[in-house]
Amino acid sequence: MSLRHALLGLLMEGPHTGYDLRGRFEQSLSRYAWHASHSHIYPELRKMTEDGLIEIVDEGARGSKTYGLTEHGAREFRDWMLTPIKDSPVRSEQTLRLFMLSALEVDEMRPLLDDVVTQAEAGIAELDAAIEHIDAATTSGDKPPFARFAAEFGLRYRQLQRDWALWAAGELDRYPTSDSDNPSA
Amino acid sequence: MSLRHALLGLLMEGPHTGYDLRGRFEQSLSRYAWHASHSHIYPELRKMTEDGLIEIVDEGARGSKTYGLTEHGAREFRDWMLTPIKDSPVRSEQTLRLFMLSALEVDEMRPLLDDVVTQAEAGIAELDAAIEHIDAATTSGDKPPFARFAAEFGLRYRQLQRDWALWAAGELDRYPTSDSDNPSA
DNA sequence: AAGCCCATGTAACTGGTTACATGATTCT
DNA sequence: AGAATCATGTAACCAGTTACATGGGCTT
Repeated sequence: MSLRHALLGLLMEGPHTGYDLRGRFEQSLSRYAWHASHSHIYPELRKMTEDGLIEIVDEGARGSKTYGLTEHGAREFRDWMLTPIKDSPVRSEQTLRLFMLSALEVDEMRPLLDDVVTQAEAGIAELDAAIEHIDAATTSGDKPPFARFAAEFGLRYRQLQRDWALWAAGELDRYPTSDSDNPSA
Repeated sequence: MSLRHALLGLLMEGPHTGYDLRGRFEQSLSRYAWHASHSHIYPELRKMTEDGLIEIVDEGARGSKTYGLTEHGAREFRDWMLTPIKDSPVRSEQTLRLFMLSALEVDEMRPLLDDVVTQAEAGIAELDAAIEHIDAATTSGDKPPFARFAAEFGLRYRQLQRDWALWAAGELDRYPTSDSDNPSA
């Protein structure tokens, strides 16, 4: 039921349209925390309305519907957040591949590790820009800038990917490659 | 089709029983890369056999079946590994919660961050022990110790969780809590 | 008026979970 | 004999994807 709780969480800060919520997923949630597509979000919003967790507070142009939390929904969200979970199952195809590296020949691993570094660095650049933007818009107020928290997590994760791949590539260098005893250059 | 490829990857190092494969998931894959339970693994192995990706190479005690890769399966695995993916969707309930922190009151966040630190530190201790074990068993041979690669990734991920939570808690300290203007101590 | 983005939805399918079910072997 | 672990499976259900489908409103 994580999609449901993710939607409740987004609505905690105020009413949003379905389209809006979908955008939130695309921008940040889908990348690091929880992926969802519109064809899953819209039906879920309908079910949540039926279950009394949210309600339509406005209907705008182009058939847009603005959803807001009901009291029940807000309570459900807080209950979920405050209930500890042991170890939640993770699914990341990228990480799975890293774990499966050993099934390749040593020579084939290097380009894959290089790809990880390249992609991670692109992500780092993107997040650096985002963080700069957030920091510039932040006036020292009474609430912390939470978008900054998520961005920081994303940044550190990308750095981890990069650093791990560089470390792994370094480890590979300590072992002979298939043509190291027959250097052609 | 990631479960399928995860199973192929595990079988790349040699034949295994279903029970054995399931154990591999429980130990490491499920925690950091890809979760799967036995009730999903067994039917998938049957389908993969039907599709000619793997085959039963032995049947042992207690009805156990040992599966091995076919040539087709090995090719399929390599194709999958060597085909680049752009950004694969991620799903982690734990990370989702971190992203949803802002929907709580500042005072409620701190215990959650403390939990993250505690759990991450338990994971670090576990992985430290695992790595020591791997290193002790490693004789400088011709192939790198790949279990070490996965363990290193897990370790760094746990450290990231801990460090981020500590950083976030520090950020919270810079903002007034609901009773900071009325200190009871 | 053409093209783009806004905005929502459905249908058929595949992926994955939870609970149920069974029996063999080993250890104490 | 009883408990734990090995070992595999099925059935009903829920979660999520892919492809299809539609139309309103805004900009040039």
